[in-house]
Amino acid sequence: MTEDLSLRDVRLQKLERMRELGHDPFRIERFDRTHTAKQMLDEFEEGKKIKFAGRVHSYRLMGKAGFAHVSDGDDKIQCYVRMDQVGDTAWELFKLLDIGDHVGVSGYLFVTKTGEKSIHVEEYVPLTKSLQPLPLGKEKDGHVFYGLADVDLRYRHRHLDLICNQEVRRTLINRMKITSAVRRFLDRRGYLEVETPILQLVAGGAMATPFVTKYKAYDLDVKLRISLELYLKRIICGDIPKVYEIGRVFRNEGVDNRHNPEFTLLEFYEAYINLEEVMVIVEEMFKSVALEVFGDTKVSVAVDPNEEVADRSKHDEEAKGEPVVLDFGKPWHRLDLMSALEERAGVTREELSEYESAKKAMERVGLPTEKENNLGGIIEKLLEKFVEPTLIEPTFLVGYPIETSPLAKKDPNNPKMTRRFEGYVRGREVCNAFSEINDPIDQRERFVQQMAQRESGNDEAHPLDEEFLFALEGGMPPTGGCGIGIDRMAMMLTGASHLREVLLFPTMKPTKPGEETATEGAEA
RNA sequence: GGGCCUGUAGCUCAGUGGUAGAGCAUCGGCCUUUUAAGCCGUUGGCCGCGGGUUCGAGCCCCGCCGGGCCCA
Repeated sequence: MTEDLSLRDVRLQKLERMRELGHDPFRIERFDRTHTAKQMLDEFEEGKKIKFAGRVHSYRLMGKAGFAHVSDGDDKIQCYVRMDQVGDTAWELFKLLDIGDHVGVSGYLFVTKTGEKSIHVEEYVPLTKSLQPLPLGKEKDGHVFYGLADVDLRYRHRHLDLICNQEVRRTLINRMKITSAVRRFLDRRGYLEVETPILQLVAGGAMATPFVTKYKAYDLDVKLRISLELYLKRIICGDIPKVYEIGRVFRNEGVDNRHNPEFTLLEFYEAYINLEEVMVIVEEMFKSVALEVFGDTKVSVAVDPNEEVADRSKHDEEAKGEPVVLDFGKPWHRLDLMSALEERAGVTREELSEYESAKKAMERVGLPTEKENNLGGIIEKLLEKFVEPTLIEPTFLVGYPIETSPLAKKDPNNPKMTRRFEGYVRGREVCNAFSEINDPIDQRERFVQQMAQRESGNDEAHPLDEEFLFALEGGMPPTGGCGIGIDRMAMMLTGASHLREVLLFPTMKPTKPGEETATEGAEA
């Protein structure tokens, strides 16, 4: 932005002046710190000698002395600098300070007249000159001038968001800790973390539209993976009985408050366990992660009344718009999908046993039916509309229709249904698990049915993967598997209401065609 | 794709048809314990872009481009 140039130019001039004074901040490589800001404040000891470094958040110059608040990211502490203490050169350098610069100080702790724990600076060293103004929030007469409120700018320039907004910083740090706690949970249980190809000839394991790119060397179209499933099961076929992967998957679809085109998926597979055991693992994982990251299994979240649709008002009238406490220390609710539909969508089990009657029922409850060409699709729509929004507390919904579950074992009691569950929290899907098909004949039939759907125009139908079938034919043990959206999980555990709040760099529309990020003030 | 809201100084925002504003930030002064300090002065705008209505548009109308929320 051209408007920035003058501000930036001023700072460049200050940098030049610093160099004239014999101090080029960019030549410094290291600075020894003895304490963090938090340590100094918590374990305050008058007169204690310390060394500290951080970013300047505020700056008040008063003739021959001055104050600055310096933050190490987690906390900040006030520094008091006097000309007669630090010497003429350092004082000149201090006068060239801007908010946003990094500085190092040594000195001793003291309490100011007004009672603030501070550092009395004896040596002052500029460590970095910030050339861009920092939109730090400011408070004046009770009015808060929030530094960085523009949502778009916050996501595009996340580093500014991390510097200026403590809440954002906490949420994102917690999200990273959640990922790492998930790893520890699975590692502790003897799972092996693996890595599988991101570029795939057949993007399977889910029903979604992939991104397409090219292998130059083979002159081949390849797709970015939409799930981790098929490769992980091939590893199970290779007799590694407990595996997981945490990685990015890519779906070429819409962007909204619960979808990002690329997101972090965890999938774990374990041989010889059934669906019920997978549920317990999910419960224990959420509990363990919540305890490890937050020291508590309870999360208080505001349930947005706008999220409520249809029947939610009937079920949780009293909870509408009120904060809800989710307890991941308790077992999740278990709910049969068909029963839930009968109860909450106003349709009967019998109606949902055939395509034609299901379509009529769907019309009756007021949903458009033009695009529905199979029973499973109708069931999923009803579920989405009438059941999902009511699942606020952690709930497993069990038993999904066969048409939309091409990788899950058939339910021995009902050939139209599968051994599959999804976990929901705050009306959002957080996990999806199957008793995995290990019958290669059944699996091939399912793929063939999916190909038929693809023929009839469903681009998201599951593709047929011969290599995967070949692996199944080698013999896969009975296996339970589960996929968990780590970003969604982080939303649930941090109480965030938008997926973007738990992604460091959410996908954004470029500001100009062909431009990925704005590089303001840069001279190319 | 539809509805509602939104785009004004570096940041946060006011400004409902009549000379573009405030706070903070910037810059220049004064100030050796301040509380995002204070005082004096200063700088800074294609009011998102393009058309239209009008004597006159930041404001009204149309289109486009961003962004947000909701719905599909």
